[in-house]
Amino acid sequence: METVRPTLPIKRPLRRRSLHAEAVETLREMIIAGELAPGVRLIEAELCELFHISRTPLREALRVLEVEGLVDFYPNRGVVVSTISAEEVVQQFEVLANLERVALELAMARMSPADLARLNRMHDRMIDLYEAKQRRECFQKDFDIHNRIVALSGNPVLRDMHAGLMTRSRRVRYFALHSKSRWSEAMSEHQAFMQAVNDKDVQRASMLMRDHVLRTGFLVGEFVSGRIDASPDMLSLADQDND
Amino acid sequence: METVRPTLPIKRPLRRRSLHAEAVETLREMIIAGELAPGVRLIEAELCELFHISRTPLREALRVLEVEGLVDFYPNRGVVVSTISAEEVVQQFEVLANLERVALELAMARMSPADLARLNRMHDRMIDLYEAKQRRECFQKDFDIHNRIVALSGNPVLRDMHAGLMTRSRRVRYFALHSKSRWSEAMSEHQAFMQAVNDKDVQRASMLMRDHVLRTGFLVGEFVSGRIDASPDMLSLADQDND
DNA sequence: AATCCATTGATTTTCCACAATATATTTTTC
DNA sequence: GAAAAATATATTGTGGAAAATCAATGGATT
Repeated sequence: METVRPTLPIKRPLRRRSLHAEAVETLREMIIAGELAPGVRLIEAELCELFHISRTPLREALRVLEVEGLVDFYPNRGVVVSTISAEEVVQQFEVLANLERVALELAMARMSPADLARLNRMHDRMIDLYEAKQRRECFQKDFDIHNRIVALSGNPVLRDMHAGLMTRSRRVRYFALHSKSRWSEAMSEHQAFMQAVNDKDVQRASMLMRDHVLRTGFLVGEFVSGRIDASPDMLSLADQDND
Repeated sequence: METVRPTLPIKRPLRRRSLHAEAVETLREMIIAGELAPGVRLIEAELCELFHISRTPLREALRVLEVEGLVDFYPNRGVVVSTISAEEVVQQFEVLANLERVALELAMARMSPADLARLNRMHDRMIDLYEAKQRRECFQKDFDIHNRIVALSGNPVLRDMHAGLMTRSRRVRYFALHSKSRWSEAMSEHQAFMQAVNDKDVQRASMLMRDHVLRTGFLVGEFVSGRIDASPDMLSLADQDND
């Protein structure tokens, strides 16, 4: 008989997700990447044209992004990509810093020795990348380590909350704190809290983590408010070779 | 030479809100109050009929509630009021507890003597209500105190995040922890951290706050998971006179 | 009896066209 | 030149219709 046995009714729909979900994802990426800059008006008809969808799913998508804080609705006047004030950046990072502090506390109480070993490997790899001046990869590894620690907290609610805040702040994050001096400083801070983690000093590790993120937030805030402009030692992720 | 004019000036907020915003608010209240119980299917046509609005704004409202975690979409099958597992309740309260812990730390660093005096008055008032056995008013004051502390943190991002989590957990909150013994225990915990606040002992106060909320969460979780059923000393807010 | 399969029915999801409303811009009028 | 009116642009809301999807049904087959 036939060898084809549809024992697993895997659904393979032509359209993986709903149109609105795709629109949300695409728009979110465009906003985070800066392709849609803060303040840019999003005109319904244009976006419908762009995505080849009608107004109903587009409108749902925009409402989702509104709740996520990426766009603002001005009643009867339209929707624009939300702008972030320096004040709000600092507030976001203050929360972010404390979420990661708590995440590290929980992670240290809950993670297995294998988890810790893996975290150390990630850290060592990041330091290697730093010393090899692989900026982009090092930046990505830094990002991964923070997310990993949040995941190790074992609390999905905390993880989602952290991810949401990261999404909102990632836009401005790229612009700032890429000076050579800050980069080196950040590496030292990572070294410090990883030392405390391995020493099982929860108090110290969580405080170092909080202050590390707070300092990042302070600098991003300064940058956004214009008190820091492109200094001579400012780095760019864009002008680097990719390999 | 055109003058620089704000392209999107702030308009009077007194204007009638959009239909979708009203639907969001009404549905949210209905869900939190338990009028729409977890698991209940929300049928588009029925809700359109109920609110006398068309599908477009209703759909936007449901998407907002989805992001807020109050309803779940089942693709092509409909939307239901989200259910909360005991596990998720515990996770929510773990985050809630730590948010309030951080809020108290920040509040103690930032609030004025007048703020502290007012907080003490709120606390004293709550104790009075407890001793007068005014359960509902005491419960409300407890709620107010927690929110007040979060507001005193001076961080709107933290406040919004806390408010969002409270919305999601308020549904189950009403069901649980109304035993007389827990009520008395909670009052003691409030006494304890307020003492630490007045002693300017940030470390102790924030820990007591965290543990207070954690304990509440633990009990709510036990209740939701069915390990606690209506015990003899269980109180009800419903069977109390309103005045 | 159990499994498969096509049909059916209900509901969601999407598209579309139109009306109503509000705001921005331009033109007219004084 | 300034105020008022007219026009244009875009949002907001409505509701009918089509397409898509899944659950349920019931008959046919094994």
